[in-house]
Amino acid sequence: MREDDSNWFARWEEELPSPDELMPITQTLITPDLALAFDIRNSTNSSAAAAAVAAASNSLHQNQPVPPPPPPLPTHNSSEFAADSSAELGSGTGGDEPARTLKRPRLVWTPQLHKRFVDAVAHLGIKNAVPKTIMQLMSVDGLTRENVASHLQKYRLYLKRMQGLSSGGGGGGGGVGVDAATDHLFASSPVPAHFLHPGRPPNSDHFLPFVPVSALQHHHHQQQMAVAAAAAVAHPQLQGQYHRQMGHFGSPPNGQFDHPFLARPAAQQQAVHRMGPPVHNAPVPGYVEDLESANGNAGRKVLTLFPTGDD
DNA sequence: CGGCAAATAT
DNA sequence: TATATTTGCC
Repeated sequence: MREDDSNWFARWEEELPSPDELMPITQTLITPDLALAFDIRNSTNSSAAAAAVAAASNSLHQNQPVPPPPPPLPTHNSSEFAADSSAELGSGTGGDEPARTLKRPRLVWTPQLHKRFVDAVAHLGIKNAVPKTIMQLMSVDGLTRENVASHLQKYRLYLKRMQGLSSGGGGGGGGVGVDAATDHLFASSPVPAHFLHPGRPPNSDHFLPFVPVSALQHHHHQQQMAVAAAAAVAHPQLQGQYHRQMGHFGSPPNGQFDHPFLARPAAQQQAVHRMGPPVHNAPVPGYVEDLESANGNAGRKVLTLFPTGDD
């Protein structure tokens, strides 16, 4: 019995399709042209773009020019981030400026993404943890205030829920016992202690492991995806992981996560900013998270997130 | 802009 | 169906 159990898993891994197997498939399904135009989002394909982006950004390194680290806690940060350097791509097929009236696909909050979110909130502090600030701090391309806002809402509920349970005590002791379906996503990311009680700051307002990275990769719009798609093709191994992020992440109570992919929708807008004053070309460094062992994470290396974006 | 409730998609 | 995410309103 035990042998079977142990073997089934081992076999499972071996039974997995080899990169070569998947590669052709991707090529067949996602052609360069398609990748360029890729706004394809029927249901489970948007992940392709996401994974692709992740893969592409995967090439980021750990630079540390000690740039503008974590913002102290300004009354209102007017730090407008804009990584807009290269303007158009002007690649052959011209006339591509989507993202204008297109609707974005559902944003998939992956553990990594959420981690970033939590980190941002932690750095900002509950008081400054407002959607806009968080969004800016996250510097995630494609992320909108609405996305953060809605997620923040849920996040708060999750925290509140946790507080209620923590008081009751029930069973077992350890601190981790709340695993509601919704909690799973949140549970994947460590929650700063002081988050639960705003009236008791430990000592520092922030202690985030934020790792500012040089803006080494600032793709833009569809070009971004093109690169991403290419990366995806180059890394078929990832394909096996991103092909299903619609429902939820399959992670055991204390297993490990493996879905460092963010759903990257089409570009948003780069020409006109609503209230954004002349954004300076500040190569705002994106923040990458390091390998962190969340509760339950054991020796599982997480992929780094990626780039920053502009607004 | 920020928060909350409802609607919708998966 | 339930959950996640989006959208609208205040």
